[in-house]
Amino acid sequence: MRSDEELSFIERARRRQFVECALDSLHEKGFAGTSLAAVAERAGVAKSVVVYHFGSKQALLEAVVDSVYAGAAPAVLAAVEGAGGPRERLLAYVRACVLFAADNGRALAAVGEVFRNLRTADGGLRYTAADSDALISYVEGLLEDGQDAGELGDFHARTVAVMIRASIDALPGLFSADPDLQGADVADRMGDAVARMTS
Amino acid sequence: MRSDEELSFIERARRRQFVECALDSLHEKGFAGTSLAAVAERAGVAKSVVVYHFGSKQALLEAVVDSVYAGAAPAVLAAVEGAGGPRERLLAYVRACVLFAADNGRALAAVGEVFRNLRTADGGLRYTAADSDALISYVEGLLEDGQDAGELGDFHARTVAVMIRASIDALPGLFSADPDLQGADVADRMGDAVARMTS
Amino acid sequence: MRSDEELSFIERARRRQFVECALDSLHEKGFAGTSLAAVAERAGVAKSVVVYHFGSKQALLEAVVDSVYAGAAPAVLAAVEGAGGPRERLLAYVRACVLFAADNGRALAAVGEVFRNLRTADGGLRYTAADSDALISYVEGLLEDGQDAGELGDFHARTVAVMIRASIDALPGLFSADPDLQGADVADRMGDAVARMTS
Amino acid sequence: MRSDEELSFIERARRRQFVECALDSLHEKGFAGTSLAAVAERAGVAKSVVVYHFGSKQALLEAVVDSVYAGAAPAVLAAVEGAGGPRERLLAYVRACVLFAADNGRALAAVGEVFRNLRTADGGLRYTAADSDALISYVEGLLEDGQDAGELGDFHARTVAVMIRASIDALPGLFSADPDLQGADVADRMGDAVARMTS
DNA sequence: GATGAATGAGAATTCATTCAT
DNA sequence: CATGAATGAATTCTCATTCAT
Repeated sequence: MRSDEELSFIERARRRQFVECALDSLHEKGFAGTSLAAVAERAGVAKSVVVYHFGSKQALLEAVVDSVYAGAAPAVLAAVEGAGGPRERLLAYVRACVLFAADNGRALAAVGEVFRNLRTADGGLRYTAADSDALISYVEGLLEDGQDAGELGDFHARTVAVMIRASIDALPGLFSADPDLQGADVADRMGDAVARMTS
Repeated sequence: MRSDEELSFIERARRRQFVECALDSLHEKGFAGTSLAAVAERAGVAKSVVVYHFGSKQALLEAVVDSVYAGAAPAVLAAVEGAGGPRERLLAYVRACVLFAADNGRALAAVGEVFRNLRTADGGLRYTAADSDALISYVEGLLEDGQDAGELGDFHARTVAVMIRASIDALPGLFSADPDLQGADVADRMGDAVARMTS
Repeated sequence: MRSDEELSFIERARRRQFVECALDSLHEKGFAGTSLAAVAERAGVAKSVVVYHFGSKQALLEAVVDSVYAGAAPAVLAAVEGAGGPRERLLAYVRACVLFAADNGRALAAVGEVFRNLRTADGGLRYTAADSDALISYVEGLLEDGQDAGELGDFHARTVAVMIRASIDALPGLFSADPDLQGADVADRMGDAVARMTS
Repeated sequence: MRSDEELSFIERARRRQFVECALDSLHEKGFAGTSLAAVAERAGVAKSVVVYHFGSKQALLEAVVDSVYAGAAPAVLAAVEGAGGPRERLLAYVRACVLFAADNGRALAAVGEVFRNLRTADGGLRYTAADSDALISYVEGLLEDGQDAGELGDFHARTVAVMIRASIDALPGLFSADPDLQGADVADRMGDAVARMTS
């Protein structure tokens, strides 16, 4: 519907509230359990209010995805930018992803639900392989930079990129399975594993 | 409903047919697109026939999971058993998983849909963290065996096990994204990466 | 959905019943007042039963149109075929239409509602100008035959055809406004008017 | 709400604007497609503004009907008044109606939508047979005047009046089906047909 | 074994209307 | 005057399940 800048402060707050409720529902009840009625109930409003603010369920779920990515991307990119050489940039990327996942497991799990299940009216997936491909390719780029610079070993960059992204995507499950797990510890261990794999 | 041994030959064939149809539908239309009506249509029978044979939709989907695992487990276990030392066993495991995924991407994708989406009547996931935990722990065991035997390096076994399993679970998407990909090539590359990571 | 011949006797009877209920509702409550719920209530069944038998509301309403036309067309065409020359055929057509309308005002009114209001998913009218054009053109053909044969005067055939069809379409309103009106009388009077107009 | 005289100039202009938008929507999207939201969007205001000015959707649609009739009636009546004898008055009426329809097809189509579909809260039609009866009776009066004066033939006046009104009501469809059609030509042809029918 | 029929709960969405500001 | 927000009823449609035959 309307672009973000046109929205009033109040409107933005309301949307944020519903996005939050949708996020909770996605996390607890999964994609199928996240009906407009479920979201509305969490927010304590009528179903039609949610539709009023987003226009459709699809738009609400896309807003969920956008809101999480809007939070994740800057943190991760900042960490990468701040790192020294290619090798350090790769490890900074992994570390930043792990730390973000440690603090935002709920949000990432919710986004995963939407990614895997949201379909457009024509029956196709809303978020396709191309979307996750972009993430893989970014990592692949980091790896190739390191290889070109001679800092990383001779491995198949795309395969390793796939493995790294798969590992990152598995983090929400890891953290939710063991709530005592410390993000910093996991970051150390996963960083170590990535370092070994790419040396 | 009835346990497997009580079923007649015809009955088993009928169930296999419906499981196959459900599998196709899960792969093509996803979890939400796989209604009993959709499965029945693929099989050319009435919805009620499917219910008759499985008792419920949930039972049908559990049968899908079971049937795929019944095919995968022996192949993988046989490969592991046939390998020499701990390190070889680990690599044989990875290799067998990759080769199985190369040939059974459709089935694994279907099982993934069920795993991530099937929920019991109370709203909880039918397949919980405990289920995937078993797979992780198996890999963790292989890793620890290798470390105990001095064949593998000093890394955090559970973390690496999680990464290996996550990489394996990502294989269906990898193969479906690029149909030209050769299983043996991927097995080599991923085996190489695992070898590096665990040395 | 399925073509007419594949339907069982029972199924056809059920469909006829729902078509009849829809027809009543269209007549009494108009197009907007004819929801699936309204039709189902008249039939004493759940809404979903109606959907079960027709697949969609659109299909139900198309069945209403078809059923009325299936009744009207043979009667009218038979009358036309049975008449002598072109002039007699035209008058037989008008007469047959009036008599049919006298007995089937309710049905024709219902069809009119559907014709004017039913829209397809894309927002366009389901029954377009082309559909009523066919009826007009048929009358135009009768008129031209008469003119070619020298039995009818020199008038603008299409304009007169439009007027005749418009007059016929107005019949349901005429009969429902005055229930004492006799079909035969109206047929005589309208036949007389058409005869004058075309001499 | 308030009667027409109490309205300020600005208020009347606002109402005219919304009536115009409703008219466009009725013409393009039909009765069902003409929601308050649709009208408001065309006017570039919020739904509630429309309600504010008319009090209800029903009042808006009645205003549409009134506005069109306010434009049509004077033109037609003036033409009739200006004609010589009864026969000329009848033909002047037909001619004026055709010419008005040629220039105002959109408006007449819109009014037709409202006439046929607008229903009061109790489910009954807002505009009943009585409303169209008035129009028919007016024509019937013209015909009877002509018969009494010996200028017109011996036909059933009411029946012919119904046919003439039906023909006039069909004009919007005629003109919209063929945009090249000239009002004057149609007026000639329909006038000719009416003359024949009433001689 | 198999099936057509029926059901009721629940899905997303639309809409006229109300109201506080 | 104008409006954004909210509401609840109603809409079509989907679906897993039950049941009599």
